Amino acid sequence: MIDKHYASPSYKPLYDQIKVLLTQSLIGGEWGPGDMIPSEIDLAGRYKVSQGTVRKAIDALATENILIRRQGKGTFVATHSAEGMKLRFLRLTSVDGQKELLKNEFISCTKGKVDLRIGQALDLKAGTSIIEVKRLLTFSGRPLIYDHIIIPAAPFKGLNGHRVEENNGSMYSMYESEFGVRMIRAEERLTAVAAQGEAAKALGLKDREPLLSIERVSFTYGDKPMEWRLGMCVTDDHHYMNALE
Amino acid sequence: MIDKHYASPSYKPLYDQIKVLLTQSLIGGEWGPGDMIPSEIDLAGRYKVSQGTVRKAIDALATENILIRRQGKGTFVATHSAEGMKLRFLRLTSVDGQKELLKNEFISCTKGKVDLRIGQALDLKAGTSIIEVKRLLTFSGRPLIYDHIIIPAAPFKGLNGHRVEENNGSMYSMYESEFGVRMIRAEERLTAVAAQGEAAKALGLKDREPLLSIERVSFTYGDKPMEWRLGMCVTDDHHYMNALE
DNA sequence: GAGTGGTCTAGACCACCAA
DNA sequence: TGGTGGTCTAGACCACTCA
Repeated sequence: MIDKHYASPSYKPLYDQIKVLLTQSLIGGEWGPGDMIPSEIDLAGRYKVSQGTVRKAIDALATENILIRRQGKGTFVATHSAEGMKLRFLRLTSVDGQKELLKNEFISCTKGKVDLRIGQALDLKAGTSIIEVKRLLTFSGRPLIYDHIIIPAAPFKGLNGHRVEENNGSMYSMYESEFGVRMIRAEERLTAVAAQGEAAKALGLKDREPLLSIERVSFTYGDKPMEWRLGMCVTDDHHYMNALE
Repeated sequence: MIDKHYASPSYKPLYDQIKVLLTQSLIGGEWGPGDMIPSEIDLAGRYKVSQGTVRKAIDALATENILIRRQGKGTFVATHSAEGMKLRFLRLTSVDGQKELLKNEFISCTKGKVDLRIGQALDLKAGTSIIEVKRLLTFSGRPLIYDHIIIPAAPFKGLNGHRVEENNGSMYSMYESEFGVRMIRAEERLTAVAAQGEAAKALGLKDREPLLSIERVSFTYGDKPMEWRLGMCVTDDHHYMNALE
């Protein structure tokens, strides 16, 4: 039940509590990706608070890109399938500003056990079953990124190479539409490394060429890590763009 | 004058107009870095709007890190001199999470003319006078970043190597305190490159070692570019961390 | 025209801080 | 104790979308 409990030692604003309730409805699947959620007035009625309070909760979720507001239409659950959202986490941009034209070349999809390091990143016990996907992203015919993707097997039961190829490289929208797993944020760690091994070969590079290494962990609702990914990027005519605010 | 002019073709919310007015007071120097600005009630009176509208304008500036709210105290102009703000734009983190312990080794400070490429980035005509600073940042004794910094000479008249050294490497807080120029945001472009020339030498690397190249343009009020910077970073035991939301 | 989000107001009260 | 920001409400009205 909603409770203001001012002056309580564990005081939490009402809108934060509403935010939690909304998030629970998202986790529980009451509203799926792309769905419209009830209007602010309806929600205010449901939770017995004013519209302004619901508004502030929705505002917070909207700035986290979990909900999308559209004036005159309603408020919707964000989805990676929507146009413009497919490359939301891709910061790599060609020098002339292009961000599209990426093509996906599937390499492999295998099952295995997680090792210690990635197990820590994904919060899995060592030895847990995982799925590994390897692929090459090309930009106008030239190899650009060699991706190594690791996800826990359990939530993605039934995923295989065929389905990866079908979805044409958009992993996040596949996670959503086929497994109901929605990624809401990610953390990346970048380093410069020398090309070697599989990656160098797939990218058509000599050994020791510099590569941008991007290690990414993606999180679903509740800040639960669900995907580990290592991208090796050729940055001859692409930049990793980042805005600092 | 404040004007709601609903239904006008160029409708702009009141709080946006207040935000512009606040920004103008910041540019004009009515409130300098670290100063407390008038209370919400005072500002509401000054602009003849309600407190809630002023609030929303301040909220926007606060999320842009231009103002800082402190409950019970007041609202303050953000400053890079404040503790915890000195490394606001530094995304490089040691593998064990450390972010401090950086030491600054001044290399040179010279005057020159801007070239075409950097002139474009800084919105300067080719040939405009500039100041160039080079320095080496070290982390627990090991060279970490070789920085090449370029700023237009005009707004920073009187800047020299001595003053750079005095400020112990905190360029942004020096810009603020000595020249009244406050950086509010920045854009970075990252690539992986092979070490060579001056940078390789300063960092104590052999030729062809991979380096993380970070090109940064920093902007002051009104989105005016005021500093170009190229950092060459050794990422053996440091990562460039980035959160995607 | 009906329904949605977006803006603006006025007022009450709470939490935090300093003197 | 008084001043500051922070929360919450209730209500009016505007802007946008779609049928």
